[in-house]
Amino acid sequence: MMTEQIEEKMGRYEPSKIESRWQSRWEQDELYKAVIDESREKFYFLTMLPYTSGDLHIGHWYAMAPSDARARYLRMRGYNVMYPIGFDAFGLPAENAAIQRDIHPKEWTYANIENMRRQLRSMGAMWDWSREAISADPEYYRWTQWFFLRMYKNDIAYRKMSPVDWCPHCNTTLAREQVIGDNRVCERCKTPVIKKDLEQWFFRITDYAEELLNFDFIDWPDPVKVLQTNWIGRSEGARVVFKTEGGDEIEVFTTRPDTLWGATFMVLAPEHPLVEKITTPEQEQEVHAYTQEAVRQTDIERESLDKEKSGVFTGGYAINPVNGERIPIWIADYVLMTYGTGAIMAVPAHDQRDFEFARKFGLEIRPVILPEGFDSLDGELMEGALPEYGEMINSGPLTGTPADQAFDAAVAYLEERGTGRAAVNYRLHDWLISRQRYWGAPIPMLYCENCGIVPVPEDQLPVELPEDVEWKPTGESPLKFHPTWKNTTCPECDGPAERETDTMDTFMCSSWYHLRYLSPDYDQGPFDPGEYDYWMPVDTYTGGMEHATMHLIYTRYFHKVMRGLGVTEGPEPMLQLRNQGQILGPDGQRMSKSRGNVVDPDEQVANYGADAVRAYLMFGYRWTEGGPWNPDNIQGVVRWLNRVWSLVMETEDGEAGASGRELERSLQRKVHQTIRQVAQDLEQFEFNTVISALMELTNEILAANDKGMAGNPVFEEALDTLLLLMAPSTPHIAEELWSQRGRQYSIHQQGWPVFDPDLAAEEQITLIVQVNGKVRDRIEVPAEIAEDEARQLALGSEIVQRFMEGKEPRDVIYVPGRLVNIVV
RNA sequence: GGGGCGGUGGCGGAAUUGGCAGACGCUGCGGACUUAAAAUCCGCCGGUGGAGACACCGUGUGGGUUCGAAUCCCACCCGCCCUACCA
Repeated sequence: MMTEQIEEKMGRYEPSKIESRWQSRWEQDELYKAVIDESREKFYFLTMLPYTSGDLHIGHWYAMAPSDARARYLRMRGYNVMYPIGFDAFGLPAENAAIQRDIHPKEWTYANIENMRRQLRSMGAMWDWSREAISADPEYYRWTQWFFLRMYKNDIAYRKMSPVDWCPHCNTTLAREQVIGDNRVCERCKTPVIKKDLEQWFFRITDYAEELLNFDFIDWPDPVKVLQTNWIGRSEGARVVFKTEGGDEIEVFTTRPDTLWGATFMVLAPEHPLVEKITTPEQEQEVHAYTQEAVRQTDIERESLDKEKSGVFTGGYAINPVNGERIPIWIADYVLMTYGTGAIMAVPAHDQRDFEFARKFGLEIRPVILPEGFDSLDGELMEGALPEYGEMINSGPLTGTPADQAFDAAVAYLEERGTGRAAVNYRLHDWLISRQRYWGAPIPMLYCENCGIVPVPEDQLPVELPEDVEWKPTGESPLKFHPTWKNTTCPECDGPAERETDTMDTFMCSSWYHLRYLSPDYDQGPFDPGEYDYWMPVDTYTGGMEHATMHLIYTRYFHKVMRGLGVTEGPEPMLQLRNQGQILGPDGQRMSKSRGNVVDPDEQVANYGADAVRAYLMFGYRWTEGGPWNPDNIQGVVRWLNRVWSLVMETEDGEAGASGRELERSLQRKVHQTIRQVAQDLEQFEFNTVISALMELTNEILAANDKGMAGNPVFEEALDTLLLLMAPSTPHIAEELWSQRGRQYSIHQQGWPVFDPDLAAEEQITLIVQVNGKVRDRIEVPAEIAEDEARQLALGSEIVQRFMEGKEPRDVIYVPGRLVNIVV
C-alpha cells in the first residue's frame, strides 16, 4: 500500500486503481454495517430491490447511486443509517429465460445474482451486505408462506372460482395490471389475453380500500397518490335491485340514483350469469352468437376506440322498482363483468353511452333531470345525454326535487322501500395471487379428501420447491407433473393429501422484503422484533414510479393487514417516497436489448470510473425526470474529478501561502455557502445542483491556488471541506484524496462540515436598481446597508436619473439585500 | 374521453420559490502550449441593431394580477407517459 501510494503521489487520476481498493477496505472494515444503537437516531433508507433479470443497466444506477449519496450524507449528519440491498428473485422472466436457454431457473437466477452483486459492489455504495435477502431462498419464502398462512387463518386469503386473464403463450394467469393496451395483450410477450375459469387464491384487499385512500401519514409524491386513488377507483352511489319477470334479482350499481325513473332498459355484460336464464327461446340464437363474438373480441383485437355500440335483446324484461315499469333487458359488451355488478340500469337521457345505445336500437329516451338552463326536454329531440345534475322531472313522487337534494332523496326513497341502498363501489379487485408457475413460493396449502382444504402446519415450513421438475410450459403448473412432490399426508387425519401446486405472485414476496432486511438470518419469525422496533418504519424509500399501482399498493396493504394481526405496527410501512425518472438510451428511446441502446454500467465504470458515473447521473438530469444518456456530458464530470485530483496532489501544503483578509474571507464564504447548498440539495433530492455547487467550489479553490494561497490554513480547510462534501457523491476519490492528505481514515466516518451562517454571509452585495421594473443599474453596497441609504444611492444613480427623465418617483420599493425599484 | 408529467440558449439543465433569466456543464468558435494531434489552460458563446458605449426583444401562445412574473390566475397550443365504454 505504501509504495503504491507513493507511486500515485505524482500520478494521474486512475479510478480503476483506487476504487476497488477502497471498496475492499470498506467491506473488510464493515464500515457500513448497520447495528442498533439506541443512543443515535436511526434512519432506514430503502431503495427498491432489483429484479434478477440478468444484469443491471444504467437505470438501476440512476435509482441507486443518488440514493446512496443521500444515505451517506445522512450518515455523516450523525444518523445511524441502514441502507440494505437484496434481490427479487422469483418470477416469470426467470422461468421464461430458463426455458429459452435450457437452464434451471434457480441456476440462472443465482448466477444472475452473483453477477449483479459484482456490479452493485462496483458502485461503491454503502450497502450493508450482511443484511442481504433473496426472495427465492427457502429461508426467505418460508416466511412468505408463513404470512400467507396468517392471512388464510384470518380469512384474508380465500379461494374462489374465477374467470381470469390467461396468456396462452406464457401459460399463466395474469394480474389485471399485467394485461395492457386496447387489445388486451400480455405485458411480457404481447400475446392477446383470453379468459379462463380457475380456482384461485385471493387476498381481500378491497376491505382495505378505504384505508388505502388515506395518505395522511405519508410524504409521498402527489402523482403516486393520484395514481393509487384512481386505481382504487372509489365511487359513491347506490345498489338497486331489479326483478326480472321470472323473479330473478338483478342488482345494479349506479352513481346516479336520481335518474332511476329514466331507466328505460337494462344491460347485462355478455358474461353475466343470468344471461342464459333470461334469454327467451326466440332470442337464444342471437344472444349466443353475440356472447361468442364478445369473448372472441377480447380474445383477438378490440376495434377502434370509438367503435359503435353493439348489443342484443335477450327477450327478457325486468321491472323498474321505482315505477313498476316493464323494461327490456339487453346484453352489450360496453357493460363490463369486472366492474360493479356486471349489470346496469340504462338511463339514455343522462348517460352518453346509454344514449348512443338507445339511439342505435330505437329504445326510449326519457329525460328525468332538468339541468339548469333548460325549460323542458324532449327525448326524441336530444342530441346527446345530459349528465349534469338538475331538478327531477317525470319522477313520480320525487318530481320537483331540486338538484342538490336529488341524490339523497332517491337513495332515501329506495331504502324506505327496501329496493336499494346507498353503496360505495371500488374499481379495485381482490388481489389474485395464484400463479400456475414453477418459479415462485409454493402456496402452503393441502387438499385432503376427508378434511378438505388444510393449511400446512407452520412447523413444516418452508414448503420447498423441488428442483427436479419439468418446468417447461404445459398449460398447467409444472408442480402438478412432479411425480412425488404433490403427494403428502394430511396433518389432520394422516390420510393422503395433495399439495397446492400453484405458486404465489411475486408481489407477495416483495411486499415484505423491507422486513426481512431487518434480520435476514432470523429463524423465530419473519423478522427480529427488536430490530423492527428500532428500525421501522422505513424513513425514505426510493424507486420507480411504475410501481405506483402495484408494489406500492400491495406493500401498504400488506403492512396494514399484518398490523391488524399484530405482526407489524404503525399506520404505514414507508414514510417518505421519492421517485426517480427514467434514463433513456442515447437515441432518446426507452432502453431495450432489441433496440441495442442499452447502456451498460460496467462499460461506463471501466471507461470513467464509478465516481464519474455516479456524479454524472446526479449532475446531468433532474432526478425526478431522467432523460437520454449523453456520452459527451459525462466528460464534464470526468474533467472536474481530474481537476480535483491534481488540485490536491500537486498542491504542497505546509508552506505559508498567500494571505489577506479579503482572499481568506472570500474563500471561506464560498466554502460555507457550498456546505449549505450541498446539504440542502441532498436533502431535497436535487442532485444536479449538488454537483454543480461542488464544481463551483472547486473552481474557487483553483482560483485561490492561482493566487498562491496554498498552505494558508483557510485554503487547506477549504480543500478538506471540499473532500468531505464530495464524500457522499464520489466516495472513492474523496477517500483517496483524504488519505493522500494524511487525514484520518475513513472520510466516511467523519461528521458533516459545520455550517457557519456568519461565514457564508456576503459582506458586499449587488443592489439591483430598477426603474419601472426594468433593471437600470447595479450598485455595490455593504450587505447591511440601511434602507434610507439604499434609496438615496439608487435615486442618486446617474443612469437611473436618465431613465427617470426628470419625473418625480411615485413610489420606491425596497427589497432588503435585493433591489430598489423606482416607479415613476 | 379521463389522468399524470413537461415546454427556459445548439444541448443537459440553474434561477435563494414573486425580485439581475441562462448558474454549473456539454457542444461549437477563437487563442496559448505542441513538429502535429490528444490532453490541458485562457477567452467568447440567447436574438436583433450598433464600430462601440449601449438599447430593444426574449422562458410554448394570448390575456390578467402585480411596483415587479419563467414563477401566481384564466384560456389555448404542442410533446411525452399512463389509462381506457368504470355505470
